[in-house]
Amino acid sequence: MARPARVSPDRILAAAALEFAERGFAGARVDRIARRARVNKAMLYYHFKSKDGLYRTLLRRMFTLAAGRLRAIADASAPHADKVDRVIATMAAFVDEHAFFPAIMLREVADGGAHLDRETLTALAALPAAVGGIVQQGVRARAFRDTPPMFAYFSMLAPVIFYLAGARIRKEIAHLKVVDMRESSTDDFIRHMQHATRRSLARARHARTS
Amino acid sequence: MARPARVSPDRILAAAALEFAERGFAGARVDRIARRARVNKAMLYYHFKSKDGLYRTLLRRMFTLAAGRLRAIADASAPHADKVDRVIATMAAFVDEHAFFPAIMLREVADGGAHLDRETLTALAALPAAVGGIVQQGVRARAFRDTPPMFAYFSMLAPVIFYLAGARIRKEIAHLKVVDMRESSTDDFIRHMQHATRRSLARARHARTS
DNA sequence: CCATAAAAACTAACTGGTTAGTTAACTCGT
DNA sequence: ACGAGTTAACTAACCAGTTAGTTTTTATGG
Repeated sequence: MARPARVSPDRILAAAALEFAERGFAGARVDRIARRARVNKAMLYYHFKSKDGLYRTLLRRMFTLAAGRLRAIADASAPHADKVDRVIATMAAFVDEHAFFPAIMLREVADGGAHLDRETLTALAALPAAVGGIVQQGVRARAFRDTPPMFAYFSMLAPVIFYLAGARIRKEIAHLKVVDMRESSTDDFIRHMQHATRRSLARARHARTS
Repeated sequence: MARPARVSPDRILAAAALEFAERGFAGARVDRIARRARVNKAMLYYHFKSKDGLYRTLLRRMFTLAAGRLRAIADASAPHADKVDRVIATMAAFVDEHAFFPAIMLREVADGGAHLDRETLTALAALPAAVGGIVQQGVRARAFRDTPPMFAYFSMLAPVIFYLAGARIRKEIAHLKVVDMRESSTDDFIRHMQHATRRSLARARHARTS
């Protein structure tokens, strides 16, 4: 017979992810996380030490998982431009699995990592590190024009995160009918970003003397 | 004679901008805003009705001001590609004047406009509307390749907002020395975004049959 | 296999500090 | 004397974290 599975910390983390993504750290309510996870609040403090502890555990997992996938792309052997395509597609797929990711990312950037300890910050840093590495490979191989890796990181992933996090507010705005916010498919947007990034990194067709 | 309007609501708004940008709506403390503005808290409730009222007033102003500048670019006569350059430069300049803008923008996207009323949401919608209009002009004039205006909006401005809002967290990460987060100048990043956006919108040099 | 004790998992109710918002009284220019 | 502007003190609700106690699981020795 199936064990009543006691209280799974994973269920708490899943509930916390939704709450933190929807409301941010300050707006999140521990009671609400506990209720969502159908767990006594004290259990939450039993498994994680505090609201901060829970938050950091969640983020560390999330960042580590995402960075792992990006590093796999970096280590693979494929044309440089294809790797960049994959970075974008991989982030989109990651968000598809973890819908709460972009909102948390946006909030964390907005408050400058205020709730993160050293370890979690290091896990976060692995994201730009992996993407930057891929760009640098391409630059060194002369497949890409000389581009600061961090610039490429921001210009290729910020729109993806922003666009995906913005689904709710775009719907609100579209609802007002004051702007044409016609929703194209997310897939189309991802393809747009892949093309834009390729064109941005591609070496000029006709070499120019600077 | 102009009343010296003893407590200036503007001073409250300025203090609120900092507080909301740093902590978000839920994390912001009314008492702290009052203290920062060197104003009795009750005055804040006298001029604005509530924390929400203050927040919405601030955002409405901000969005309206920014959208006005973008619309001025749309209405000017200049080559389409130059207008796009100006959009990016103008947003960077706007953030330079209103350092709190990007953080608030990120947070507002993250919580799907939860605290915004119809009017404020409309003011926000004017931003993508103005930028989208500029892109559409260029597409119609065959100066740009056919691109959904909202896609162009996100790919040109999300990195700017993200990069500028992220100054604090980048500094934190750089401090860890686990990634090379070497800070190039903001101006360089803006130029990078201008070039990237131009290349992304430019029509292919050699026409292709699709 | 059982008895038992310790450890882990769990709960309901509580606590104390915090926070948005209120109020009643005061100032001062017209 | 009136009303817009201002203040210190107050309040009711909220919320992270605690506690005291119960039940379930696991380890141990006979």
